[in-house]
Amino acid sequence: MEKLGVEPEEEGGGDEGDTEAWPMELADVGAAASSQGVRDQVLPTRNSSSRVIVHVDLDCFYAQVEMISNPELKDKPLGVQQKYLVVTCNYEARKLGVKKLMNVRDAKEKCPQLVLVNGEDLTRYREMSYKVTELLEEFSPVVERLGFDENFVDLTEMVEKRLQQLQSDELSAVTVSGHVYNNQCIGYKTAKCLEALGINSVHDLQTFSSKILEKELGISLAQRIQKLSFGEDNSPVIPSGPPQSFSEEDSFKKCSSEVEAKNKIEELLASLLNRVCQDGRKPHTVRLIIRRYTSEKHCGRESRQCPIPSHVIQKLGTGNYDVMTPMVDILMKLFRNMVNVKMPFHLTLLSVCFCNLKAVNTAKRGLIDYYLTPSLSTTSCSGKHSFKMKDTHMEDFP
DNA sequence: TGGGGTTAT
DNA sequence: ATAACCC
Repeated sequence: MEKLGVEPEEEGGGDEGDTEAWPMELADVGAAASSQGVRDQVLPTRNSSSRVIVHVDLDCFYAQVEMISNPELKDKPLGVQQKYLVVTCNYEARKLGVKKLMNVRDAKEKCPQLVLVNGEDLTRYREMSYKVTELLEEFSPVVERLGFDENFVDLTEMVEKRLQQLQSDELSAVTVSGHVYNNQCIGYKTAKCLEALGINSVHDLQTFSSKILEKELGISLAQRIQKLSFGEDNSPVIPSGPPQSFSEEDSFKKCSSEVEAKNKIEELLASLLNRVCQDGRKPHTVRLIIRRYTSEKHCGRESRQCPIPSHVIQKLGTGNYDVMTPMVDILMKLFRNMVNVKMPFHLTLLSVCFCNLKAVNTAKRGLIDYYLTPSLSTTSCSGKHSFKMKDTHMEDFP
C-alpha cells in the first residue's frame, strides 16, 4: 500500500477554514500507534478480482484517544474502564497480561500498576472516530464504517487513475498484491448452528454440502458464509454517511422505582439533545429500551417506540429546555407501557434512542410549517453545524 | 461483560 | 418490536 500512498499517517492535508487542528491530532494517532509498534491495520481486503479495497482497523482505539488527551499516560499500562470491565487497554498493559473485556478485578490482579480511565462517556471517542472517517473520505467518498474504529475504503477509482498516469515501463514494475482477509464468521448463533452440523473450521465449511447448508441456514446466509470461507467477499463498500440513529445507554445494578428511572432517562436525554442539536437533522422517532434483571437470558432487551409529535420536533435543536419536558413525558409513557410500575420491578439498563432522522431543509416541510415557524430560520446552536434556512423557492415544496 | 452501531424479519 | 450481526 505504500506505493499507493494511502496511509493516514502520511496525510498532512491542509484543512483550510477549520480552526481545529485535526490533521495534527491525526498525526498523533499515527504517532501513538507507531510508538506502540503499530498493530493498526491498513490492509487491502475484501479482495475480489479487480477491486482495491482497504481495511483500516485501529487497535485499542479508546486507549489511544486517552493517551493523546493525556500524554503522561503514554508510557504507562493503561486500561479504559466501563463499569466493572476493562474494555480495552494499551500495549504496555497487554504486555503485562491485561486483555480486552477483562474484569477490573482480574486486570488489577494481573497488573497492579494498571492505570484506569473511565470510558463510559463516548463523546470524545465518537468525535475522533468521525475525524478518522472524514480523513479517509478525502481519498474516496466510498468509506464504510464498522463500529468506531474500523473503516473500509474503496480505492478502485483512485488506483485506476494512478495506473493510467504511469508510463508503460513503470507500469510493468507495478505489482498489486492483495492480502485476502480471511473473514472468520465470530456470529454467535450461526457458530452454534455450524457446530451442530459438525462444522468447526474454515476448511469444514469450504467442503460442506452447499445444499444442506442452505437448508439449515437459509440460502442467503449459507451462500454468503461459504464464499467467505474461501476468502471471497464481493459485497460493495457502502458509504456510511451520517449516523442513522443516536443513542445513549446506561447500565446499573438496580433500578426499581419510577422516580429513579425518570432521573436516569433525563440524564440520557440531555446528552442526546446536545448531539441532535449538533447534527442538524431531526429525529422523527424516539425509542426507550430496557433490560430487566433475570438470572440469565443473553439478549433480553425490550423496547417501545413512538413518533415524535411535530411540535416537539420543531423545538429540537433550538438548544432549549422546552423540549425536555415533553420528551420526558413521552418517554415515561413508553416506560409505563413496558413496566407495570404498580408491581415491583428490577431493571439493569436504560437506553434512549433517536432515529428516523430527516434533513430539515430538503424534507417535505409544507408551506404552512414554513410560514408558521419563523423561529426555525433564526435557530442557533453552539456547533458549527447549526442549521440556517436556505433561500427557498416554490419548487422546493410539493 | 460495555456502550455503542447496522440490517433483516 | 425484536433478533441477529458488528465493533
